[in-house]
Amino acid sequence: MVRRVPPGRVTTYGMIAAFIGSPKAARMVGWALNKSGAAFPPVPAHRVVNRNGLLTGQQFFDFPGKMQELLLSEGIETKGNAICDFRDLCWNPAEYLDQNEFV
DNA sequence: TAGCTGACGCCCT
DNA sequence: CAGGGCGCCAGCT
Repeated sequence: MVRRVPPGRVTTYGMIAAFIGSPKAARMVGWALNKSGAAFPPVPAHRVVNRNGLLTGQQFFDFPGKMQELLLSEGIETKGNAICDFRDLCWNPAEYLDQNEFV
């Protein structure tokens, strides 16, 4: 699912969990992303943030600042560990994806 | 087996 | 506006 997030947009752990059908299992999304480091095709984990637009997973990237770097390369600006225009950049899977693709 | 720990989120003090 | 409890559940002591 994370691979479907368009470049230049971001989504949240909670939205993914909700779309899957387990709104309260957002932690599992993070757990999965943690394991997705060496996955192929690559998973754009930098496009997933928490519900406040905070880059809570930045410590799990190669080096400090990598996540911001990846986001900036797609035109997404960050302030500290937060996404600047999170409200506008937030991409809700439920609006674009078909449930049936993920059963 | 029991307990702990998360890249979370919601609800209640 | 902080801080704490709880659900979630895979995987590791």
